[in-house]
Amino acid sequence: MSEHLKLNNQLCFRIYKLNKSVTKLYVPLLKKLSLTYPQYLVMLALWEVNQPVSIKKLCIQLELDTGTLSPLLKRMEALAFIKRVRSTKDERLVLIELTAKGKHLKKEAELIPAQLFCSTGLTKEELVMLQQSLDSLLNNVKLHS
Amino acid sequence: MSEHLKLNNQLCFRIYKLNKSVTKLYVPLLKKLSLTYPQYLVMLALWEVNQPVSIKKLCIQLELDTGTLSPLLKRMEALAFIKRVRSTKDERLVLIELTAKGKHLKKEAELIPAQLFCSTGLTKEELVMLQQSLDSLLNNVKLHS
DNA sequence: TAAAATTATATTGCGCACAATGTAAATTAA
DNA sequence: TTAATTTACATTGTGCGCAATATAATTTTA
Repeated sequence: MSEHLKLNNQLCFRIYKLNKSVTKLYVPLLKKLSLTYPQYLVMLALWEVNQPVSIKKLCIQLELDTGTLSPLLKRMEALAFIKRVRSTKDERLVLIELTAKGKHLKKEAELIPAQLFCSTGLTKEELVMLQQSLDSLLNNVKLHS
Repeated sequence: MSEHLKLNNQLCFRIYKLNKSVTKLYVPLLKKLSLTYPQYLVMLALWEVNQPVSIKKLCIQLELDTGTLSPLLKRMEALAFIKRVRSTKDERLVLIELTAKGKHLKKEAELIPAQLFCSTGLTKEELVMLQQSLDSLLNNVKLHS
């Protein structure tokens, strides 16, 4: 059998497994915050901008489409982490803003990145280099899609 | 705002985006074979062993659980790529085997890896090094989970 | 300004992905 | 050998992730 189709030679399979494994590291930590992993990504985006953002902008930043984010944000609103407010300037826009509860959650989340970094077993230099490799690969992949 | 919680500093977010982007490269290629991406992984596993395999072994190799694989394999059987056969030696086991249609599909799939490699923009040496980096990271992550 | 095109969001449908639960067969222990 | 445990698989329920479609608001064009 040629090497090309062997499962363990596929870069995609490594990335696929790595993504699942890394996500699983987050689950027990995020459970304490009552967040799922994609919801955590939304919270990171919101904490960072610190002002209302349209769903459209979140879609772009998170590289998710409205079919994913729209129901996800509804669940997050039901959990009272965010509010969904129709923009008055442009009635097409729904602006997402943090509630007080959502803002307070940031304190607890600040413990997470260090724990994750530890689990990678990487040095800071190795982490930076890997980030660059992945960025470069991501750019190439997007060029071809 | 501290750097630690910024979305674009998260290794996990890069891996998350990369996984989605790489998967999307496969979709148009796999559509010609009437396969989804996880179904393609199953086919890779089956082509490689070239004999009936239990669902349990597929679960281990693909790092998926029965809740994912069981319905996925049913869909693949409905597409006539595989057959599900109850083992006579151990009646708990369901063995998955390729149909003639499933075996023939390998020919068409052999064109895929080279196309994907091209889309990565990597040299063979870079690919090997990245695979090693990801394997190492995956091992570390698994140690901590 | 009225019609056409675009934009932002929501919804539907399908396929993962996984935790939790159920069940039948096989193994182990008593 | 019967009872308890383990193993393999299936099912249920929930949450993504995305293609396809629908709708209302805005912008562009004629």
